[in-house]
Amino acid sequence: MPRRDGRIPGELPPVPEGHVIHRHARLQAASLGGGPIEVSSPQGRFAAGAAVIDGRRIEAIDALGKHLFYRFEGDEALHVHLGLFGRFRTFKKGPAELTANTRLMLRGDAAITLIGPTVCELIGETDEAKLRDRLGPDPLDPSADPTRFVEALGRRTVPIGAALLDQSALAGIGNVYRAEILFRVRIDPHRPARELSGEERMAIWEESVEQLRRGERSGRIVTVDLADVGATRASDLPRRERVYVYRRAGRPCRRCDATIVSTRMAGRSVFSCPACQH
DNA sequence: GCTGCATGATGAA
DNA sequence: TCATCCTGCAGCA
Repeated sequence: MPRRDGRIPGELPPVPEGHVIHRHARLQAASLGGGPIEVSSPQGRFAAGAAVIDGRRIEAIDALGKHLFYRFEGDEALHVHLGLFGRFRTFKKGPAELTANTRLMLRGDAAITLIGPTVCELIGETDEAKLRDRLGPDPLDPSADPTRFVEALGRRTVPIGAALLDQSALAGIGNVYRAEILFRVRIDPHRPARELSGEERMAIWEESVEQLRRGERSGRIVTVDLADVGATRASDLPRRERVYVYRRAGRPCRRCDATIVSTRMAGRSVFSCPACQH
């Protein structure tokens, strides 16, 4: 039976990589509506900021990489970054469920609560500009310039797997997509970034665009070609079956049967198929 | 009830 | 490379 937050027991929560952030921007704008927004911080940690924007309208909600910017009238912007644990919940009707950890509540047509974010702050124009400057192109931004990404990789000696998690090279990719994208383009995560050919770098960009768009539409990370796994709908697959390599170490590759390996890169696990990716 | 781990990112050493 | 912050879950006693 689904739990009160709508998740299925045993399933991991939605991963806050870039696709989820863009999806939040789109869906929250629709569910909050265009009226005045009640803003509060039940937990108290954002009380001062909430008081500033309480009662104002939201003009737009923008996402860039894993960052969200709520543009309130009067030139105030609320900046949220979910980090590893942050979660939003939306309550379409009835009162929002508040806990001792609810950092932020926004109430318009619907109520939205935020728990556990790394960042929840008001941000000024200058600081926002600085932040945007240090982010690389976002595959979900239609105006993004892929040559910035291609050129950035040419300057990096670190493994391509590490470079993909560097938000100043490419904004919005997290640990799941890094493993999956590199598998799909058949590139070993351990290869130095600058040794990749221009075609290989561009292939990574294009694969990122395709996979993040797919994730933004569905709200879940599904990177397998359904034909590869004998499914007709992604929703038929348990979460771990929706990907090729992420957290599948020790299991057979779904394309070639070699054993998926896991290695540590900058303190985090990377998964790859030693046969498909080289 | 505790411990460790996870999708992230920063700042110190 | 490590400690740190934020939360919730699985696994174990």
